[in-house]
Amino acid sequence: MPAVERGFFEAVRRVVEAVPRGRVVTYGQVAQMAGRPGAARTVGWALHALPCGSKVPWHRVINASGGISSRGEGLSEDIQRHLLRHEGVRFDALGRVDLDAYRWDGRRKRPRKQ
DNA sequence: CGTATGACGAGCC
DNA sequence: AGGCTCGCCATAC
Repeated sequence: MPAVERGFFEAVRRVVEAVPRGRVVTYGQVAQMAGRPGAARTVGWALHALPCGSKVPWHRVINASGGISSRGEGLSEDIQRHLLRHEGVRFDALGRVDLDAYRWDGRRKRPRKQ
């Protein structure tokens, strides 16, 4: 890993790459873990700029309401929901994730519930 | 270098 | 609880 931080973009990439399978984090959380509390919106921008074939698990990043943020057009939202469900993440009737159960705090590796 | 943009978030109604 | 407004912030132009 680089000795010096290139930019927020790279910091975000590293944080998201560390999110375990079957867990989720919020944009605001990523911003804080990347060292820029309050830059939640910028996290979304960084993920948007991510190359298509990237190995970064962008789908594990959701909003503070436990929902999938809209991107206007496109199916990426449906894809994201599908990928998460495929990892065992459950959605409620309103299509939202129980953050108390699946939120990754940066330490634990397993969800409290299932 | 100032303005616009966006996969957000907390607060208020 | 759900919807709206305003504030935040790194990039893009």
